Amino acid sequence: MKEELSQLIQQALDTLVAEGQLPAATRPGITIDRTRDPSHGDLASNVALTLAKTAGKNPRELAGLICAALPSAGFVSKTEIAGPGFINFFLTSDSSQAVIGRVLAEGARYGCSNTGGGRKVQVEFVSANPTGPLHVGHGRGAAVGDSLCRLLTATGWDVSSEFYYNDAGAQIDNLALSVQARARGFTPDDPEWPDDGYRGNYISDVAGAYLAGEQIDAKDRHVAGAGDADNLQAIRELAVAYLRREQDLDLKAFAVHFDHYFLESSLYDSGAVEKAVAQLIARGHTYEHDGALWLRTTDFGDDKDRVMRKREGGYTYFVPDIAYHLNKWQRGFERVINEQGADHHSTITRVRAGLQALEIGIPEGWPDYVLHQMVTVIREGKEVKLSKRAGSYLTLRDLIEEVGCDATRYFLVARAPSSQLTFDIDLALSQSNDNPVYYIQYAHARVCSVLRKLAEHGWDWQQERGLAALDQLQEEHEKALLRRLDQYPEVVANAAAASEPHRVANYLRELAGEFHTCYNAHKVLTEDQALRDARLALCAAVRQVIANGLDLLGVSAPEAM
RNA sequence: GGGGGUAUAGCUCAGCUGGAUAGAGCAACGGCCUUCUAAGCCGUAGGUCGAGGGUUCGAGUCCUUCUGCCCCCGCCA
Repeated sequence: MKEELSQLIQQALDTLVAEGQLPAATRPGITIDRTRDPSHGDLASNVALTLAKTAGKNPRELAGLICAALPSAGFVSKTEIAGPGFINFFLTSDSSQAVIGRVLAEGARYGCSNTGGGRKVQVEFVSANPTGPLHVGHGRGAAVGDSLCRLLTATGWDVSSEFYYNDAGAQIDNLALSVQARARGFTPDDPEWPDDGYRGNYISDVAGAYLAGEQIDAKDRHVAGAGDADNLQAIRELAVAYLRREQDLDLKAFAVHFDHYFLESSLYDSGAVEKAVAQLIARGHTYEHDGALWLRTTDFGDDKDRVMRKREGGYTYFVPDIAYHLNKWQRGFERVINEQGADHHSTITRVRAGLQALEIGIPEGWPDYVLHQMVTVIREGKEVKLSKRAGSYLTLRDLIEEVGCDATRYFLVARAPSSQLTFDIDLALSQSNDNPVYYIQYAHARVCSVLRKLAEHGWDWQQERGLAALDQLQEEHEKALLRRLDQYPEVVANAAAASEPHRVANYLRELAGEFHTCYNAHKVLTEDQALRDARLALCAAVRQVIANGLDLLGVSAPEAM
């Protein structure tokens, strides 16, 4: 509709140019916006304002000329010039009400589009080290990343979700040493405790399982505890399997699914790391200094060069990262989005620099990143410091068990990723009934309830009859809902384009609020059949859009509460 | 010192990529259940959009300077 309107305006401008009322060179980008205030109509254009200067006319006069030259359109009932020179368009009732037919016809597909055109995109998120259970920060990454996948799927992308599994490197050695120390009966406060060892209580659980010879079955590995506290390699294998299993359970409880798990160790096994290093050397972007091998990342926008191979021989973490992203590129992902915590921000420049230095035609800004800011957890008014090493720990699973999966996901996805998030446990616990997610779910359940109640009155509802009676919807509350429903596809498209799932959450809150208002003001199950049929159609459409939106957030839409 | 993020109601946060009178939820106060679920609705109160400058018809939104807070700047990941 915006498209058609903007074409009509363009025709009007052409007419004015032909008549000599406007200079010929004016070719503005015509923008049509939704109005915020219903008294301003449904759609508005600022074209007269943007054009006034070059036209040498005052905006209101110009708006009048444009309106006069505007071809008539079936879906516009009235145009008005308002404020400093806006042209407001009022839609006919028919065209406003038509959204209900679209929602009911498209069902779960309403709001979907095909901007992705079936192109491949990979979304990598969570990618937590297997050195402890997932915490709230990982939860935010999981909620945002998973919702992003759903948004991209809804906008026509061929999405592949991936978890990079960091099962090699120094932090795994540290994990093994920590478990070994526990197996030997030491505690973090003993002098024998390894420097920077992981102090959390879960390390004891791992050690206990190892000593007891427990069988650990994770998704991709099955290991039995060897029981020998001197066998560091066996400890390492059990510990990784144990924590992998824990993370599997965390993600399952959070209803987050990954298409692929990618093992860092596979990059070493396959020789991909060595190959990438050789390529970087061959391209002449490296040098030896102080016994280490350096990558000249300053050639690609970094503020200093970075060590690739340490003096003692091992690679720094960003080298396998480069090999990993090279692998993504080779798998054909022309678009990759990495969702990570903002504390990993500094890796972006390095990874991109490394990929440029390979000189194989990877675009400069590849891959994309979505960074979420830190999550602060508050309990009893005080900040809970989260530190794996210190052992002060609030796991994601604790939170899910206490607050519920739906509420936890909603809280973590309902804010802009770029905004710091305060998760108040007491609020989430003690006032769980006031969680905004229930407000939205309740709107969905209410519609379901009305439809159940219908039968008790001995009435029925048929979609065709409802659609035929839509002209009954004349209340302002109903019109507001129609406008809101019509907006949904744009919200989805914009949320996907901006990688900001929270926009869907905000929208749903608005929609649910307007529904509750309308529901309280106007009885759905009235004796007047035509009115009843029309309102039921509206309710059914609201229910559908809430269900669609909640699904994008990974939150359930219950039929009763 | 350098880079990134951020600053909007007492608190937690929105603000649709520059539009018309800045919004919601908690918290406070006052109303609405013999009627489709009160996990709801209606009303009152609450603001120098951190500060200064700039861009233009128009700025919470864009550019700049400053200030506060968060995160990075490792031969840790």
